[in-house]
Amino acid sequence: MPSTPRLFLIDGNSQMYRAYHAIRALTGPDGRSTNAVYGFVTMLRKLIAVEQPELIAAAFDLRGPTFRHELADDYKANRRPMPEDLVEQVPWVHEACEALGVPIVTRKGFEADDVIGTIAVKAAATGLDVVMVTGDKDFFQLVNDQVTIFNPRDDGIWYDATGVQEKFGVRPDQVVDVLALMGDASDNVKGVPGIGQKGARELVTEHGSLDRLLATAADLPKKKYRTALTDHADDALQSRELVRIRTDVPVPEDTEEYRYTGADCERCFRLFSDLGFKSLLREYAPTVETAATNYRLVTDETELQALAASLRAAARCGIHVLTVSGPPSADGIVGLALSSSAHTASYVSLARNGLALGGNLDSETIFSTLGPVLEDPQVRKTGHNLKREMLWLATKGIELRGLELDTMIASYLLDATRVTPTLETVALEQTGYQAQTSETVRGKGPKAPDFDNLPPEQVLAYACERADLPLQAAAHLTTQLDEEGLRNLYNKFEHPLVSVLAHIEQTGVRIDTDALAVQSQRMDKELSDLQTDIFDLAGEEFNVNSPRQLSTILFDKLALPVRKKTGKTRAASTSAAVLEDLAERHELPRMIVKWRAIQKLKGTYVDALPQLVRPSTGRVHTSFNQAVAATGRLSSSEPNLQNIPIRTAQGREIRRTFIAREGHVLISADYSQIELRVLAHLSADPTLIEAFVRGDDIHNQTAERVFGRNSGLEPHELRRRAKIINYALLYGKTAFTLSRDIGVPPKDAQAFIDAYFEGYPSVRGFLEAVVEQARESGEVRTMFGRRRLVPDLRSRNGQVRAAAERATVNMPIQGTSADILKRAMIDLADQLPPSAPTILTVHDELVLEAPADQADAVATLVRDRMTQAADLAVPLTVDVGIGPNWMEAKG
DNA sequence: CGTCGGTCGTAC
DNA sequence: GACGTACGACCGACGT
Repeated sequence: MPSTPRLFLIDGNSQMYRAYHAIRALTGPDGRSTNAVYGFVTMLRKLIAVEQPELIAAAFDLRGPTFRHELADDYKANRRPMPEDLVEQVPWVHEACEALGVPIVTRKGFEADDVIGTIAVKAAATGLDVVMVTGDKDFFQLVNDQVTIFNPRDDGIWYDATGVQEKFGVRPDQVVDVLALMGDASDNVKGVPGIGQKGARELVTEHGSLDRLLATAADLPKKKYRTALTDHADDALQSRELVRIRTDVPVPEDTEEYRYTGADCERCFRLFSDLGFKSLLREYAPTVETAATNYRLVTDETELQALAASLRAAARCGIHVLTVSGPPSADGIVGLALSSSAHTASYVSLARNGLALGGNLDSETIFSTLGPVLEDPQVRKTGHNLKREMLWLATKGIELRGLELDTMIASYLLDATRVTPTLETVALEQTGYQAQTSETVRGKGPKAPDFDNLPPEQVLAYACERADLPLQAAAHLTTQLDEEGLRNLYNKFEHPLVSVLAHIEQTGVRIDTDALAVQSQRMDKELSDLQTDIFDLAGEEFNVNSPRQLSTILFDKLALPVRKKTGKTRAASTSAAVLEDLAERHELPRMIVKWRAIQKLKGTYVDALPQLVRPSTGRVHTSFNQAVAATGRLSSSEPNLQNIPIRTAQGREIRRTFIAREGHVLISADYSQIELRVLAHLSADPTLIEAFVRGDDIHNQTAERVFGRNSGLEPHELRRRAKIINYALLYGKTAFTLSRDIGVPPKDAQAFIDAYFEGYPSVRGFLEAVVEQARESGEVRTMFGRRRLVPDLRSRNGQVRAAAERATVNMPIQGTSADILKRAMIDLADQLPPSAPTILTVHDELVLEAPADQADAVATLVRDRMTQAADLAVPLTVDVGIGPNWMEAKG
């Protein structure tokens, strides 16, 4: 059933105003306002996507007087002028409209309403259905069988003639009469005094029209209306001409001019980049294929050998290993994509699973031909996340050598504030091309086929792009690293670290799964006993793991006092601190704390770790992520081995299950107070430096300076508090939280902070200088040049700004410490015997696994490399321990 | 049934 | 409102 073609006529001005007010302040890269453009574009895109119009146009007002000003010289006289930051956006809204494929119509001397009215009437006469897109009630007058209104607010509201009757109370042909009587204050349309919307509607409904009403005005029963209408008949008639939308404006006759033929992607791309609409950008970016690519499937051995030869000749290549999802496995490799020049790439598909594939190349042939090239350091490799490629190739016994540039790492160094950049992001930013996503190739959801279930032809372009685009992006990234002073950091730290981390991950760590199973069973018993007691105390059964249900029990049923609200939802907090606090009033909170502790250890570690043992190695292989933490620290995931418990006895039992292989031991080496030493160095505080040079206990030193010699506190408690204060400063802690942590009034806490800065006079100046310098430059750097962008230091929001200041003072300290450990890891990788690899890194600690008889020598080497990793004004000291498991190695 | 925000808790 | 950097388990609301 072919429906009548529809012409959508957009009331540009009203929609622009609405967008301006509906969208919070937004600014583009150059600081100009963009909220109205963004809102307008969003509305228009949604309209086009949902309604799929055959014909579409937008009408806008022009500046300057219209015929209405001739009818009434005070028309719109008291309307406030358009806000300056909206005026600026008008040309951009026009440009966006046209770029999106929506022609603009304006007529001098007329308003957008009249243009729309005229086109609507003409188009309806030619048999089209017309939809006026507006939120303005004046348009009700134009509605009929063929002309409707769509108000795009919320999910959109449609009005036909019946809708108008319901909404406005009269038929569309009576709307002008009602408007004429009631007037319009915002446009300075007088109307008739004393008659509002309700009165106007009643009068017009009763008398049928304004003309008939005026004819019988003298006989009206209500005196108010009778005098108003007889005195102001002329006003009513003039008002009607002002509110009547004209339908005789000179506009193009041919509606074909409004046929929608899609957006001008190039124009949208340029516009949206200028405006900084990043989320919209990718839809309009060209794909690399539009620039003509030569992506080829390698189908026989001759071509394979030709490929190997061409890679050698080029001495460089972009590489991507196409794989199934999940951890690296020898049979999970689906194909290899290699590119030695821009827009050119070859894809080699591995014959697997008996699937009929293009070509008959088996894995052995492929890797015996390409393996030597991949392992040849003379052929320089570029890719996005090269560690990943290394780990997958390693499953085939191939050691990827000659790494040139990792686009993920390079891009992240340029802006470490954001999430790990994907290839799609880097490609778009650096080359302007929109890369295919795994989702577009495979679909999404649990039923989406993995790459090994798709024919090579379907993955060819995807895989080739992922070799080609990094190679293209690399040239741009290299330039930017130079420009931003990040080249040395990349070359000397991050780049060599890629293969160091690959080897650490590949080695993995041995876990005593039997011991964990025993712990799990014991915990089950403890939990079930606890649960019995908890239900008993609560008087009912509930899900102890649900903060919400727990909150009902504690604060409603048991009527315990609410001590704290949660951040986002303002719900009553059930955090450990709150429960500890409530423990003196009721037994239940303490049991919940116990329950949570066991549940946490069991769920996060004891039960999770054995599931992550890789069957092929019998070990756990975490991922160390180089492009996650904004300060330059590494992060660890699947599993996170950087938050294995250590504080509680039960937690330490989990560390005990990290064991060395037969005949080996674990060596743990950790920097002693590295962040405070970095602070001493960076601040050049003489007192702090002297304390470290003398080898004093820094926490006792601080205790003395902050609390004096006669505070009357236990030495142990004194040191504990001083330690909190020492670290508090690194995190920008306030007196409020410090007071809570050490259990003193906020005033005292503030006094301690003041005393701290008195005791270490250069520290305050250093911290202030860091923030000041960062505010000026927009970035903060570590000792080795790693940077973090901190735009929020200039935020008008005090809270946002304060958070940015804390992050700013923390970054050079945390980041420099991270740099130092990275340097030690890189140095060590060259000097450690292959029999004694590093297996873990935890911010200030390295864990190695060494043959028992080499342990002492390795420990000495590690200590040496770690202490020599940076030249600071204070010594770096390293605590080294050796043991059969991680817990005992930490001594 | 999957996604996602919120809360909580572990590490340095 | 109030401590920087992470990861992840679990709940529960929400959408398909």
